[in-house]
Amino acid sequence: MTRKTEPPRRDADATRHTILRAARQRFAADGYARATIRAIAGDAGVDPALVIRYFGSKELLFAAAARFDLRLPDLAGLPLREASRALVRHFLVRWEEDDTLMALLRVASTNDSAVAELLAVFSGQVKPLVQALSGQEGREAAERAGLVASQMLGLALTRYILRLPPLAAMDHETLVARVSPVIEHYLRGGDRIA
Amino acid sequence: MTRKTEPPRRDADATRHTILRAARQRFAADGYARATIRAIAGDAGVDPALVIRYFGSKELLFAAAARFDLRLPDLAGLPLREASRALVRHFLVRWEEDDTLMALLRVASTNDSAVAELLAVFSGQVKPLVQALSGQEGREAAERAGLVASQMLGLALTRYILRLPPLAAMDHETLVARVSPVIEHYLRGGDRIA
DNA sequence: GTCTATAATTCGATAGAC
DNA sequence: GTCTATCGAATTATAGAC
Repeated sequence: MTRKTEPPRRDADATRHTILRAARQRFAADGYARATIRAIAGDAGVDPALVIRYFGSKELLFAAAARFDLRLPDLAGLPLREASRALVRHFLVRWEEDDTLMALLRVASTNDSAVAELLAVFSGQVKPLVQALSGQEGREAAERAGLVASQMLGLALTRYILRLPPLAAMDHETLVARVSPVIEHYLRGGDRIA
Repeated sequence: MTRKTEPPRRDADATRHTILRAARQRFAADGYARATIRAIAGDAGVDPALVIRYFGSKELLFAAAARFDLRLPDLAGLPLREASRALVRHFLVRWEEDDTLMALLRVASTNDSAVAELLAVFSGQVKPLVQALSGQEGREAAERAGLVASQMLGLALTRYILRLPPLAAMDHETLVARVSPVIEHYLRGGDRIA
């Protein structure tokens, strides 16, 4: 029935996904201001006006492109040492296979919606895992989760954005070996490293 | 002798410093793109054209405003535990008393000259201190210094830029107690925390 | 559903008067 | 040494044809 005369009917949903994909790449590579709608549309092979028509504004486009799921595995049963190693390794892999985290961290310096999404990932994904692993709740669990986030995001910042030479050159296993004891320390709590 | 007829002679050097001060604040608060020359000039109480005349371009203005000295104290003689505590405390104080680090970290996401300045601070100030404290040289010292930087910058990122609630709420002494064992761990090297 | 054309801002930078 | 006026470029966003 719904078959009137629709002239150039290409798949609208596929176009949306192509735009979102290009947007993530551009935001990740250039930050918010320098990632122009023109450039994003060019990468996606569509007209710039289409981008506005689909997403309303540049701000809304970013919000749509920067939704993120850490996809944390269930580590509830593991000893803290193994869980910490898995956590660092998972974070490195997840970062490198998906542009979204890079886009979020880059744009967070200038755009409040990126900050809000990062805070949501922290509260909804990182904090619950830390609660489960540490057996703590409330302020204590929140502080431990915050410290874990400070080290993981600091690692991403220095390795992938600043490209600090020694960190950019280290391989995954070396990083896991060096950093995971720190994560374990934060999960255990207290002031000493045991 | 040099006393021709100079009409509105206010102090040019003071004007330069006023502009630099306003620039640091704006870059720190808004990032590079949103910190417009017009806004900086407005804060400094001067004409926008003067800013260009004095510094040549926005890019050169940023370079001039974002020069940074960590002013690290000499910790060479201290035991690692005390040196680590002093390091974390000094970093927190230095961050909060000077807008320059905030400007550098914010702008680093989009501007290569900010990254270059941060890398220079790392190579010229952090790495030498880590060498002296750890007694290491070459790649080993560089990696340890890089890991120290990852935790310190991650702390700044999550506390001052993202304002992650638990981290933003913690006071200096609590942060020193929680984080300094990590710095000590990185300074000592190895994979375990002793 | 897609594209052309353009409106409406905003900003960096310049020229020149005072 | 400082300010007025403005240029030229780039951008987001809209209106409307096809």
